[in-house]
Amino acid sequence: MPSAVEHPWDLSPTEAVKMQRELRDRIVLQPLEMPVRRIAGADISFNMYSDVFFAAIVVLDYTTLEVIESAYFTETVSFPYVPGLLSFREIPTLLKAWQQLKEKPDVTMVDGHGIAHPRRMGIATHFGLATGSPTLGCAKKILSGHFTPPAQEAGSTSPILDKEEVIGYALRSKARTNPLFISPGHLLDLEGALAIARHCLGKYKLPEPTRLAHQMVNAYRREHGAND
DNA sequence: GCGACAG
DNA sequence: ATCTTGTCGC
Repeated sequence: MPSAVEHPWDLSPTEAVKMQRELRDRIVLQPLEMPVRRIAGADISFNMYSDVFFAAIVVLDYTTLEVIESAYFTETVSFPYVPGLLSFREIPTLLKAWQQLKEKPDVTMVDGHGIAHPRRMGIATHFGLATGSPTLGCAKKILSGHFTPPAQEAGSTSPILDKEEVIGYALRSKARTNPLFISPGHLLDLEGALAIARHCLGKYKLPEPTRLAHQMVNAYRREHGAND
């Protein structure tokens, strides 16, 4: 098992940017070695204007895309939302849910970007480094880089470019919907991330891991901290 | 200097 | 991110 990177999380935004520059050198982008048996979806939910977070990690069978197990955790967070520093706000809670899983997944799809980030340190990449496991990012909006809209047909893609470098793909998961933005996080490469995202598409716009994690974390929030 | 800006 | 049913359009 690859080494998980350990570091303090109680940082100021300025210190967080410095930390990202240090962590960047530890990113490993390579083809997945082993075939995927289980894939997880990771997501955070909270009530508007509240700092009480709810995290969920949902593990699915890669072949059937059916839920095998899920873990949850809730706590109050203090790091502010700053575009580019999302991982410092959401990962601590996600890690506490992750620790409760009986069996870790082979790869995890995180809500947000992987290397399609100004410093290549999106939440999916950071989560991969923190757990020492393969990850990819699936975001609904672009954060950095440029792309030309994919063709209208479902399954079409176009590269997300930062200068000359390809940092991810815009994927039209369904016809007549805005594209999703897929990028590798850690211990995975560009093509592998795209192949996995496509494999996980079902009847909806969002890939099953992300869609189910979002649905289940919202159910968890509503039956627990109903209010704040 | 100005606009953009994941969740 | 979150509040929310039906409704208009491709």
